[in-house]
Amino acid sequence: MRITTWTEYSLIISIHLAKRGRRGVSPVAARELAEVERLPADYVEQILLRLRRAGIVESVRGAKGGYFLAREPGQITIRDVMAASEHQTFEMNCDAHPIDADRCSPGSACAIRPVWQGLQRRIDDFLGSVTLTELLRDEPGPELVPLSSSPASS
Amino acid sequence: MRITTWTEYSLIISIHLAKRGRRGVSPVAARELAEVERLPADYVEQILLRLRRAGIVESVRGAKGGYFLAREPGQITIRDVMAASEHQTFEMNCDAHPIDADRCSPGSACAIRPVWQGLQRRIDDFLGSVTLTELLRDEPGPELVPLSSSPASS
DNA sequence: GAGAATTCCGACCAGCCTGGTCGGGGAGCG
DNA sequence: CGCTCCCCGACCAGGCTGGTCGGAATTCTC
Repeated sequence: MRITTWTEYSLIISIHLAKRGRRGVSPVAARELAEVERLPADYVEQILLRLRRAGIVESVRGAKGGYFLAREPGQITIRDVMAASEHQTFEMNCDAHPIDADRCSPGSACAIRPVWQGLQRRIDDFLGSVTLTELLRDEPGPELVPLSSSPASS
Repeated sequence: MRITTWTEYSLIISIHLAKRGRRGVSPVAARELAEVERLPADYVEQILLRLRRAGIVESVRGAKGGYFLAREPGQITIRDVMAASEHQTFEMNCDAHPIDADRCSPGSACAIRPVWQGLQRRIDDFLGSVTLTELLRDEPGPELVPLSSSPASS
């Protein structure tokens, strides 16, 4: 059981966007975001697409366009981000990959299903309890991640 | 994030073995187990191999050989079974699939890592709290799963 | 209006993992 | 000694992950 890069990158992108403000500020272009975070540009674009479709991010088209967070960081949970990038948080294989019709049908007495249901609840509860605001605290401030022009010794 | 058949089958197999006694009773052959549970025989054999190496199951070689549970059902948790069949319960991608050296190295300030660590703990705690005994309760009794000789109308 | 910047979106692709299968070796019972 | 059954590594097809590509649509700037 593991987390894919879809979710991992989605979080990085969301945090990045959260560090900029929202709405008022000029939106961030996908390419620029990818460059700063050192992630594959085309891939970032795909991910932003999913985030937008899930309503986590909003976009401005055309030149000078880009993306910004659709809601307050405190209103976006890890669960939201993960559900947007992957299709769900925890996939119940009873539904998605049933091994046997009469074993996995909702009516049959399967001793294992309650375990996965319980696990799913724990996972969703936990991921749903952490918002982007919490993550922002542990991030190095924006001054440590120079955008483009900094008086470095280059 | 999902559970693979390795774990799912491992659980089915473990429950099956738990329903028979241990030690005293004659061991169950892999082929027979597979037939009763309607699982691919060769695959079941592979899984039993992993379970044995993890010390969850013991084997008797030669004719009339087979497998039985190595410990009391109450001493075997879902976490044990899952760790045996997959290599772990929840794979921390910071370690297994780091996306970036200075982002994911244990020293660097990564805001995301604590989330995965927290998630891992929840998962392990929960899976470690459920034993085979709990699962046995919800199973149909052995009389509903005839072994080989039943007065059927065949 | 031309051109540039940028989002939108589906199609494509290589490599890895999952879910098995196969074939042959021992080991022990009868 | 022959049959049953565990042991074990190798193999393999299909699907998913992690990206890439190419082009259309939209908007800003000049």
